[in-house]
Amino acid sequence: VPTVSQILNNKGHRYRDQTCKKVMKAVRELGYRPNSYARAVRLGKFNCIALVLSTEKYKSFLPGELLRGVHEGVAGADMHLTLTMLPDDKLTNQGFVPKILQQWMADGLLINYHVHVPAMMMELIRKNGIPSIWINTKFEHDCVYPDDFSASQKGTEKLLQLGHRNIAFADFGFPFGRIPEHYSGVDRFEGYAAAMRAAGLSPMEIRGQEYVPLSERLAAARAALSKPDRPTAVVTYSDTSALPVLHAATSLGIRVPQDLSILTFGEQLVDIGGVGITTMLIPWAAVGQSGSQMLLEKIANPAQVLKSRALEFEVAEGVTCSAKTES
Amino acid sequence: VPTVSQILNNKGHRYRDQTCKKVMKAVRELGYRPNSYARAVRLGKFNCIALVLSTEKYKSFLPGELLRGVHEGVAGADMHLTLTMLPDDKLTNQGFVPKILQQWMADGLLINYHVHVPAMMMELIRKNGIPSIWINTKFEHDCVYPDDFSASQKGTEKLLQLGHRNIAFADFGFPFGRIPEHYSGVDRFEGYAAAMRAAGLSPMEIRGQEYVPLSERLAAARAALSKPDRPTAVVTYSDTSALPVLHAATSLGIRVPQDLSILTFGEQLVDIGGVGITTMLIPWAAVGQSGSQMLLEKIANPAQVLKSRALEFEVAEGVTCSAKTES
DNA sequence: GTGAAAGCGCTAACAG
DNA sequence: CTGTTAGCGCTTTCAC
Repeated sequence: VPTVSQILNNKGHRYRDQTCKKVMKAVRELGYRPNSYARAVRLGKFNCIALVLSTEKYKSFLPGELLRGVHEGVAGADMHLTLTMLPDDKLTNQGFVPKILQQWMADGLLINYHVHVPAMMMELIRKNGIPSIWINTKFEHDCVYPDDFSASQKGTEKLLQLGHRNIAFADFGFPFGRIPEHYSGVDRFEGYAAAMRAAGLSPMEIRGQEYVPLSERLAAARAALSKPDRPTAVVTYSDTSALPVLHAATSLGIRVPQDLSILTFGEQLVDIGGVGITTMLIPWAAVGQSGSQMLLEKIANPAQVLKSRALEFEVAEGVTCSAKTES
Repeated sequence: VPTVSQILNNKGHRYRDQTCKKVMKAVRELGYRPNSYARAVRLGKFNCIALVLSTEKYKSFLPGELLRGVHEGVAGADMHLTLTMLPDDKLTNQGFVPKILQQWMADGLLINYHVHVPAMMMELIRKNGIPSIWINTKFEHDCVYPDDFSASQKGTEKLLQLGHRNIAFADFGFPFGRIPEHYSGVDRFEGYAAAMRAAGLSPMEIRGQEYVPLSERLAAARAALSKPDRPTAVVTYSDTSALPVLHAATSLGIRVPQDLSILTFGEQLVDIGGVGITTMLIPWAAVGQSGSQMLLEKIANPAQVLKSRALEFEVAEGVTCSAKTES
């Protein structure tokens, strides 16, 4: 028995070639597969990291690229990935402890919550002591997230360099005066605002008084673009704000990009009707990889506190940004 | 030690209340957590099902709802979910066996491949003998998928009932004469075609001679709608075909839905610019739940072969379908 | 080079 | 009611 173990784990240098071959043949014929759980028990670690999400539809977000990045990092270290969804509502109940924390089944947690995490959950995890990294949230430590602030700032600077002065920020998803739950809602605006102020200009927001439903965004965008001092460029929070702006412009006879430049954020360049909107690409794959990498470091040395990482965006050049033309 | 085991597993009826409390207190104070892997080894099963995807971007598709459905089914049976992505390219190499099959670490496989699976993979899995269910592919047995044929047929019938006779099917993603890799490309057309033929009409396809890139679809749709015998209703393969049709109509002065009805397929109702497109909703959550349910049955009784299940779509009513108006 | 023996953390069976 | 004993499948150590 131990001979087989040694050989299958590539520590078979010490055995005769003949023995190795005999073992391999038997393995094939019997269809033998080592039980990885028994191995884990013996070795004292699971070789498993758990990706934690919320069951709530809009609280956790798992784009394909993020998953791919995570899996790459995890598989690269010869570990496997477990995926678990926690019911947020139950989490607030005193006394409720999710299975993943109540049992011992992973070496570390990769927590992907984009809106604010129940305080109790953070407390549970802290008390539990299991190595954890947060993804797509903004904390001081042990956290990876896309650098929305910097991306927005740089994007706005580019528009400024193209000669635009009258640049607006549009986000129909969050009304005036309410603080967005996800940090990106804050940072994409603040990055834009910082660039504007640095250029001696004041930020200008296109929002609703309340959340604007998708079906009313076209009208809202038309209203904003019908004003006499309409912007010559718009930075939008996402495609669900960018597309209404684009369609509003088209329907008002405002040409894109000649009369109006549009810049947005998203996972990929959105191209509907032949107009690809220039997009700051959220670096999901990098977040996934960095996250798992950090977690592995933390598992190797659980005591250390890791500095959070903010990851750069790349730009997908569409056809919606150009230099300001003289009016 | 065994006392603790019994009590924690709710078989503690046989113990004194006092003992139970003492155990619980100690558990809390010491932060004791049972090792689920050791338990699994002892019990001879992993209590784990593995969700298998491809690493290839366009070969596996994991919408949030599907994941949620799978997780629900799995967690409901008190099992956990492991997620693994296989590199298709390596899979064709003779001799390559992925970790998930080479090791023993899950009770069953839920395989989510939407384009055709490498033959070698099917062979490997069959030889391996691990209980498996296929998701989002169309096989005779051990398989769950959305019933695209029936959905398309019923949708087309509804348009016929609304008085439309000149109904086209649009799919810019697949050109004439090429067989779509995913069955839905075939079935959505064939369901439409069956309904048309049953009404004594002949199917009419809007496609390109080659794959039509997103940026050229608007032009292609305009061309199709500019013909004298243009359709009064269009069934489209997906939103990436529906939106160009919608925009083409708008730009040509064809009113939707008065002059043109549009029906499409997708995960959710797409609403851009205030026009929600009537959409046949792919039942992802149900596929996930059914899939895990079937897999659990199969794990309980590995010998049986399960009949495949095709799941019904629901309709999200938008504003793009209405009765044919007299011209 | 090889295989017997010990032990990872757990649960089931059984004796006290 | 409780605790001792055995054994799940594996790896490591250590005689032979």
